[in-house]
Amino acid sequence: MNNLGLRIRELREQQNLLLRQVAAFLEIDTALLSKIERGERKPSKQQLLKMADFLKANSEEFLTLWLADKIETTLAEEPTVAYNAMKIASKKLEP
Amino acid sequence: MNNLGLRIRELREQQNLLLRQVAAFLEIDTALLSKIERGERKPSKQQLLKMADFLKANSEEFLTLWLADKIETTLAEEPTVAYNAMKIASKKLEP
DNA sequence: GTATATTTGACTAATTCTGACAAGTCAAAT
DNA sequence: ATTTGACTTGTCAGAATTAGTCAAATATAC
Repeated sequence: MNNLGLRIRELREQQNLLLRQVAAFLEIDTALLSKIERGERKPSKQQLLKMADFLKANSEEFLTLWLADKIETTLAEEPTVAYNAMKIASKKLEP
Repeated sequence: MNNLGLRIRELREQQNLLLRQVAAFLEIDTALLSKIERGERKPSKQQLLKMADFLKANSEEFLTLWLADKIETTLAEEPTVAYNAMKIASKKLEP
């Protein structure tokens, strides 16, 4: 449910960056970045890509976590049928 | 992407019901039901349950298809990472 | 204790979604 | 050729959801 935010925070702390520094680069409020890291807000795709760049992360990794969060949120709406719905949805995917 | 709508239309036609008849029961516009059947709009949960009732369908089946559609729509946003995102998301589910 | 970093809550702004309505197509009946 | 009935399509306003800011409250480090 917050795969992406946790990863962002991890990378930011590893590089001893402050919220304010990253937020400034993204041109958003520090509070918003804090919320993104804690999963209270979802970054836009643009923000996500800029962040990946700034944190020297793989943008595909970020996109994957971003999508995983979205799916998990969707599944959480109907936990009782989540498993079967996933089976149907995955039919259209190939590895 | 439109598992639910197709199923609704199938059931409705099997029972020789007109859009207008089902729509009247749901108290919505015929145009809206048409869109729901073609996947252009998603029914609310209330509408979904009323429809299952009216069409003598299993409401859990409807809910499953409804959720599957949502997941497919989400996956379609980022097809390239869809498979890996699914893997991450399914980690939190048990059969 | 003070300074700095982060979080929280309340609020506004932006975006997306919903449903109604009017107008449209198409086929069949007349 | 016109009408009728079933369905579809486009547009638009209001509702609802989500994004973002600001100021104040906490937490953390010095």
